[in-house]
Amino acid sequence: MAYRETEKVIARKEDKRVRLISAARELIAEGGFSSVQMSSVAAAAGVATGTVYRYFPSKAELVAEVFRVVTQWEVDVMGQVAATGDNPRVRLEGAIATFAKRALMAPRLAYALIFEPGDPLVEAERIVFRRSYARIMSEILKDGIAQGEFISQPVDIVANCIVGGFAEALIGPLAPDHAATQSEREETISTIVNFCLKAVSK
Amino acid sequence: MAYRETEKVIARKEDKRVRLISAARELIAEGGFSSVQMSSVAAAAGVATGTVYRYFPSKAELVAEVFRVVTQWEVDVMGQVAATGDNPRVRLEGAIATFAKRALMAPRLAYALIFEPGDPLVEAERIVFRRSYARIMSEILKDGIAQGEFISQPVDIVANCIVGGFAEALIGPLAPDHAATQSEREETISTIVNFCLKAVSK
DNA sequence: CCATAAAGTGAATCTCCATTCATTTATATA
DNA sequence: TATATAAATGAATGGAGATTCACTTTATGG
Repeated sequence: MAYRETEKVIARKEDKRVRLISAARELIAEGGFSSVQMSSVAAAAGVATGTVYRYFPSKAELVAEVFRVVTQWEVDVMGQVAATGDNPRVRLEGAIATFAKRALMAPRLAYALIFEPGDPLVEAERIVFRRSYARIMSEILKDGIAQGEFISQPVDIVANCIVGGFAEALIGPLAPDHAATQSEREETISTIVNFCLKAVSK
Repeated sequence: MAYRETEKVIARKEDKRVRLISAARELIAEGGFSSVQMSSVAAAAGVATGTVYRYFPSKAELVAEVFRVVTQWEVDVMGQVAATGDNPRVRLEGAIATFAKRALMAPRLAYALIFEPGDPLVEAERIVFRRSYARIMSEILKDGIAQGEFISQPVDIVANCIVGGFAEALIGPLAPDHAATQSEREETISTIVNFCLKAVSK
């Protein structure tokens, strides 16, 4: 036997895989899905174009994997925050504030994940992602209704209204440039929170 | 002089132009911007591919023109409804119901116009379109605040929340299939209306 | 019917990328 | 060091689709 995969090689491959995903994520964060070109991803990761295909069978799979990795992380973070504390109002506020803080770090990326159509593999992941967000919101709403804090409404529909509302107000085409001032950002976030709380409260 | 453009020719050209725009709109309504191919547009309009270029200098201009025509019409309709009546609650409800009725006729088209990224010409039109919607909402909100019906809030931000919320709930990726049942559709619309009214009311 | 000008045509061209693959380089064991 | 195997390379290939243009058809007025 003259060759076997060693730890070192496995680690280096894993590292390269991560680099490729990061490079692709960075490109999406700059210009959405259409900015992802296999040659650009390769260049950004410091490898040759062909190498990308040793890690991902196609561009569609690469983009879907980026989508999966990024959204799973976001859902985990949001889930943690939304499960913290007993008061559903506080939890709702926390969820929105968390989304805001994170989405505004990379608004174009957030927009792509939430709204930008992509190939079928991406669309399938999007459904998973969106359902996760909707689930988190619905849980808060259900608890709030059970505790008598929130008015009884169809939680699935209301969850969509809330997610759509804050996403639009934060990263939609008319959203103010949040790179600008801290105070403007805070006004936006608190207005959104108040809007949502008022809409669901008893 | 052996040739001059006659009424007949002008009319036929205008008709062809309209056909091309309709064909392109139809394609967007089926699969979004990426479904627009110059050869498909030509085929759908019953002309040769080259003919499209006698009416529009490029695909980008054609799509932008479709965007302009469709959204101007939608904004006009919405503006009419939103200006009808004195009671801001009724006007808000009317605006949302109108959007719902129209968007659900062609959900994929509505999604493209509102959310789907496109080339720079389209993005420029989108800003115009979205500002028009936001303006209509803001007017209702301002009147409501002035009349003491609505709570005082930053109307621009709230307008975005409302537009994002109802768009998401009606045509977002998790929106129920409204081709299904009339009653489900009505439940969705009334839930959204209640949500928005509650959020803005005093 | 003829001459002129525009409208219409669609195959050929051009561009952009995803994907492939013959070749080179690196790693592991004997 | 020599051999075996895998990883990496990047130029070449292939396909999709936007755009062009030499040619054909249609309309107009004399």
